[in-house]
Amino acid sequence: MKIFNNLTRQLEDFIPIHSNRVNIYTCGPTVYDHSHIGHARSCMTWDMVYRYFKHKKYQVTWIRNITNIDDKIVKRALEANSSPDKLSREFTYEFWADMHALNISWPDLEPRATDYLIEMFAFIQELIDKNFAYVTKNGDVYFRVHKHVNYGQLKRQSLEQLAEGISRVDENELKESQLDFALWKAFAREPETSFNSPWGIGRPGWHLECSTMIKAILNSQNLGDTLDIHAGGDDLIFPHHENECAQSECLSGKALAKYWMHNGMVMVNGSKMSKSEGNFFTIKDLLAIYKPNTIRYFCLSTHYKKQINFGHEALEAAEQGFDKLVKFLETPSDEPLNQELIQAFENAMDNDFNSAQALALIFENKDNKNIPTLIFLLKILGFDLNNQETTANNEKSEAALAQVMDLVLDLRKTIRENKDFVTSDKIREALSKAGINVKDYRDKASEWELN
RNA sequence: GGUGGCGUAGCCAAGUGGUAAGGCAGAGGUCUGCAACACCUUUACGCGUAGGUUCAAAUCCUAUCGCCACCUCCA
Repeated sequence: MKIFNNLTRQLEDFIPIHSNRVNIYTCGPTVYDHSHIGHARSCMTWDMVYRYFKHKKYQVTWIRNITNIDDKIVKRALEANSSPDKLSREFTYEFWADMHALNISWPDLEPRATDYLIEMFAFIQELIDKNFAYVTKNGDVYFRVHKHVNYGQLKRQSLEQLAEGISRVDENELKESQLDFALWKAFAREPETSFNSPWGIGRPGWHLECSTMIKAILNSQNLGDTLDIHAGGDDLIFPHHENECAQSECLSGKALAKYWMHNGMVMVNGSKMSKSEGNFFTIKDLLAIYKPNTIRYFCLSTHYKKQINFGHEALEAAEQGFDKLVKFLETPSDEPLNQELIQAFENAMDNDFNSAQALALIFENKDNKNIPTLIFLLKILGFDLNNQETTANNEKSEAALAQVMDLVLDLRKTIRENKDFVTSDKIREALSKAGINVKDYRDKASEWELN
């Protein structure tokens, strides 16, 4: 297998650190709102990767964190007269529901930031002891970026170049360098929104949780300090992943991850969908209109690294195409699996998870009529062929039923007026068997209800 | 300003040196009382533009234009 490693910017042979084991950590959501289609794209990508590793018989552990403490969570919680813990749990459940609806696998581990505070304290203290971090007079703890020789390795920029970009940001006089980032932020506005630490009341810096949880999980299984794969959205490369690298590498002296993978951003009308722009759709919005398989097909028919433009025209086309394929696959067949096709599929997927090419192969091989093989391959990609429903389907079918019943009763009215009671009774009985009660009246139009 | 990415048919999208996959839409046909569905056939002398290297370039090099992202919370 070959993977494009964003650290080296090269396509590399994938060789796990521990024989057949693959440890992959992907950055999960900050849970303070409903998940959007950017999360869907990202989770869909790593689900596809996870499933493919499993198909290739690797012993894979997928870790995806939940960020459940953060300024935005605190802000929302206070607005909603809730608490950060309660609010973040509420949206964690929503996130899980969305993931489940999209048929995205459950990660093997799903650590939450606030469950690792003790480990974070130890992490920070060790960095302070090793002179990589310093405490300010107000109780912040910052990481000394200049002490890390490789800082900028992911972003591919020197400290000077990075400093140029940061010059627009508000000056923070507590920092030794404006590039330094917070490991711990003094914060005590509301007691329930902050935590006690050796450096006073506050909350952890965003980057710290990933580094800490990765260390804790790997160490607990005697897997050293280096992940096989660390992944996340393109927008996390800097500063998030860069800072994770810095913290972890300074602490352990080892690389944080062997391979770095990043998925492309979701665009809406040609510009990036983002919270600050407010131009985002939630997963629930999408599931009301499109089937889960449509969304999966849409996501996987573009290579994971590329930006993807969400638009109704494109999703419509995806739905048309995939529905047709699903219909074709309903034909019963007991042909043996076509190993040649499976090999071609694997060749595509082995090349940095080229799911677009893999899907094209499936369509192309409809001609071979080997339905079991096509279903086998679609399952590897995570399609659930038994679920072709949208969440709005119930409403749709209710509306359709109402219209059909209007029509039936109207036709039957004519039949009764013509005194063809044999036919009209036949209709009423058939409807009754279908669970629909028809009520005829002497003085008004017939009515119906479900029983 | 710095850094990275992208530009392939009406739309989406593979292809990274060997003569343009696939999907949607469109066109023609089979089927049908007529449709719809399904199925069959078909749709880029050209891969942003201009040069160059090569027997051979969408693929490599140079220049150029356009779009996007990151450097601020983000998947």
